[in-house]
Formats: sequence, C-alpha cells, structure tokens
Amino acid sequence: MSDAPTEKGRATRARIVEGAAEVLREQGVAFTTLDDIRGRTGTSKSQLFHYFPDGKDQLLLAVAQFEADRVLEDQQPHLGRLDSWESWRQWRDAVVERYELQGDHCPLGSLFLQVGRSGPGARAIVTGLMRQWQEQLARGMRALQANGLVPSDLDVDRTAAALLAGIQGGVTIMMSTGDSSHLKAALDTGIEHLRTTGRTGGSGGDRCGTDGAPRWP
Amino acid sequence: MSDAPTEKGRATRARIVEGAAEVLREQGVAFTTLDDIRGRTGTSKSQLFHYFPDGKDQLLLAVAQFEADRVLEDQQPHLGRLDSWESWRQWRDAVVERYELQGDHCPLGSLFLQVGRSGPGARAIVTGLMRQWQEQLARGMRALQANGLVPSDLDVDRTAAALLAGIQGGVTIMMSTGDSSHLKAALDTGIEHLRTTGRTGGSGGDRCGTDGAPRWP
DNA sequence: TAGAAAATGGACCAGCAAGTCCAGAAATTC
DNA sequence: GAATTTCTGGACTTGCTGGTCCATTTTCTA
Repeated sequence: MSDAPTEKGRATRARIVEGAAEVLREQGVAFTTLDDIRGRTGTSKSQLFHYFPDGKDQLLLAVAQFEADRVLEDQQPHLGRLDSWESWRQWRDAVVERYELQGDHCPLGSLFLQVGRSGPGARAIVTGLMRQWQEQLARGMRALQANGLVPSDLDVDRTAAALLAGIQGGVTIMMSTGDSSHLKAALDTGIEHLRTTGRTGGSGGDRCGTDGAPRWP
Repeated sequence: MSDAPTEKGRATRARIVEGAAEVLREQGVAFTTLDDIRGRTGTSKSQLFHYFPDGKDQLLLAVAQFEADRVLEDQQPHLGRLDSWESWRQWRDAVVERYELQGDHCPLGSLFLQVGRSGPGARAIVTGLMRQWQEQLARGMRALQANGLVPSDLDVDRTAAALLAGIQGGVTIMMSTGDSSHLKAALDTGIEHLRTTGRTGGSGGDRCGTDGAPRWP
C-alpha cells in the first residue's frame, strides 16, 4: 500500500502525513492548502505529488487512515482489557482525556466530509474504525458477562452500538460547543446501564426488569 | 434580523435560503459554489450579494439556522409530549424516519465545519439547538417522573444529555456508513435505560440499584 | 404621475490554490 | 565509477470561484 522504494522516501512520506495531520487538526480541512502542508513539513510541491500522485484527495485519505489508527491506539491498553468495572472506569477516563486534549477539531469528521464522495475509500476507513471499536466494546461486555458482572442475556451488540453512538455524539457535540459534559454523560450513563441492568444485590434472584423482548411492550 | 423591505424581497430571500439548503444537502458544502445556488434558485449573482452582503459565509449561516429550526420542527408534535411510553415510541420512530429519509448528508454538521471559525455565529446556532433539544428531552423525562413511570431521583439532565449524544452519534455514524442501526440502538437503549431504571414491579418497594451516587463505586 | 428606493441581470475582475514540468541533486545498482 | 532510478526544488500554468460594478427594470411612496 505505502510504496516508497528507498528509506529516505519512506521517511519523507511519513513526515508529510504526520505534518499534514497536525495542520489539519489545527486549521481544519476547509482552511488548509497544500502550501500550508508544504510549509509545515518542509517539502516542495513536487514531493507532495511524488508521494501522492492523485493529489490532495489521496493525501487526505492517507491522513484519515493515520488518524483512524491513532483513535484506537490512544485507548489502549484499556480498551483491550475491559473485564472489570475498574478497567471500564480507566478506559472511560482515557477517552475523556484524549478528546479533551484534542481540543475543538475532529480530524476524522472533517476529513470524511471533504473526501466523502471520492470513492469508497473514505467510507471504508470510517466503517472499519467503527466496526473495530464496537467489536472491542462488545468483547469487553462479554468479559463482564463471563465474570458474572452482567447478565448473560444482555444484547451485547446492540448495547455496544449504543455506547459507541454515545461516544461519537459526545465528541461531536464537544467539537461544536466546547463542552465535554455530553461525552461524559454518554460514557457514564452507558456504563451505568450495564451496571444497573445487572443483578442489583448479590443474589441471582430478582433480575431488574430486563425482559428478553428488547424494545417495546 | 431578516431585513427585506418589500414582499418580493422577502420571497426571494426565502427562495435563496431554501434552495441553497437543498443544494447543500445534495452536494455537501465543500462541493457547492455560489453558482450552483444561483442556478438552482434562479437568481443572479447580484441578488445573492444583495440579500447577503457579507457573502457566502452569511448565506451559509442563514441556511444553518434554517436547517436547525427544521430539526426540532420535524420531531413535533411528538417531542413536545413525551409523557407516556407510547409517546416516546412515536417520537423515536419519527426521529428514525426523519434521518433515514434525509439520506447520507448532515446539513448542519458540514455547515458547521465550513463556517465553524467565522465568529460565534455558527457555534451559537449549534449550541442553541442542542440546548433546546436536550431541554425538551429532559422535560419529557420529568413528565414520566410526574406520572410515576420513572423514579424521581433519576438524574434527568445527565440522562437527557446522554440520550442526545446517542442520537447525535447515531446520526453521524449513519451519515458515514449508511447504516441506521446505531441510531436505533442509541434510541432504544436510551429509552430502555429509562424503563429499567424505573421500578420493575408495581410496588414502590425494591428500587433497582439506582443509588444516589451517580458514577463509580 | 414623478421620483426614490429596491430588485434584478450579467459582464467583469482578482486572487488563490491545485496541479504540471523540468532541471538538478542524491542515492542505488551493476 | 558510470548508469539508472529516486528524490527534491521551485517556477509556471490554469481553472475556478468569490466578489464587484453598473445599467436596467420593477415596486413603493407622496
């Protein structure tokens, strides 16, 4: 995928992608020109087109992939070990911290909007990221089930999907308003849902209204 | 705010805003030019600048406000009467239908990204929309409380914030992937959270683990 | 009805940013 | 160490798009 015959070439290419990611995070895709990227990365126009012959779109796509990879990496190792309430709490804190640090620009959201139409490339990146993310959340919930902390008849996939949506929306709102309380609310409520759905006391007796029928009476 | 001395003027201005909203929804803000809008609305360049002297940004802002108003309107009358489980269900269906119909482009999301930096205007629109939306959800939850369907010690504001985040994220994901299951999961799980948090049987006896302490053990 | 104000049409301008090109330096290969 | 490939620099082109300008028509007002 990332073709670069020589060592120097690979380094330059990486420098371009990382530098572009920086600029895009700061200025937003709508206000970033190739010259900005060129300036930041200390490269020339011809280099940009040497490594990304299809132009800006191809570069943006590479950045999108780069950012998408970062998203999950930044949640590790917590995201991979969601097998206790404590680990869920740590993960929750990591997510909040990560996005509060990131400030008020969502690299993927904006990148996607720009490249959106250009073939299935961008969509594939987002779809893949969401799938992996949700998968890891679901795995964590199953771990809780295995440890008897959550009832086994919980619809793990649906709950994971809902939690993921909450995170996503929390981040979106935070980008728009600068307030992270929605993200926190989504995370806390989502996890609380897991906890209250589970057995309340120690006894396996009175399950708390979690009937099999998922939705409506 | 919307100054237009004569009747004809107001009509033209409205035509521009509505037509622009259409085009923007179809093509996305990044790929829409003033000429596209001009063509769609059957106007001339000078008209565009006559009604929006500050240029494209001002027009986009007007469209953003227009779309923001639509968002809440489209959820009525359900959103205003969330006082029974049935009304919540109807509202849920309305939301899903609305966004499934809208297809794969989020007018506000993209508009915000474009106008984002230009003063507090865009941010104010988004912030206001979120505030109103969440307020209405919270009011619905309090109605449930009043009817004894949800325990009175529920943290309404936090729960409403989480539900709003879930919707927002569900829509975002749907825009990116074309799949509405996350939106549905967020809505259903959110409402289910209300229902299972409430008393399980009819008796006021065993409340279901909803301890006062909101978050962590 | 006359004059002012608003509305409209469309040609025109200017700047910017993506993309091209070729010459030359560095590195790799034989 | 010569040839070939890769890498780099930067000037140049080109198309597009937001924005300007002014003439003309329509509408309002007195």
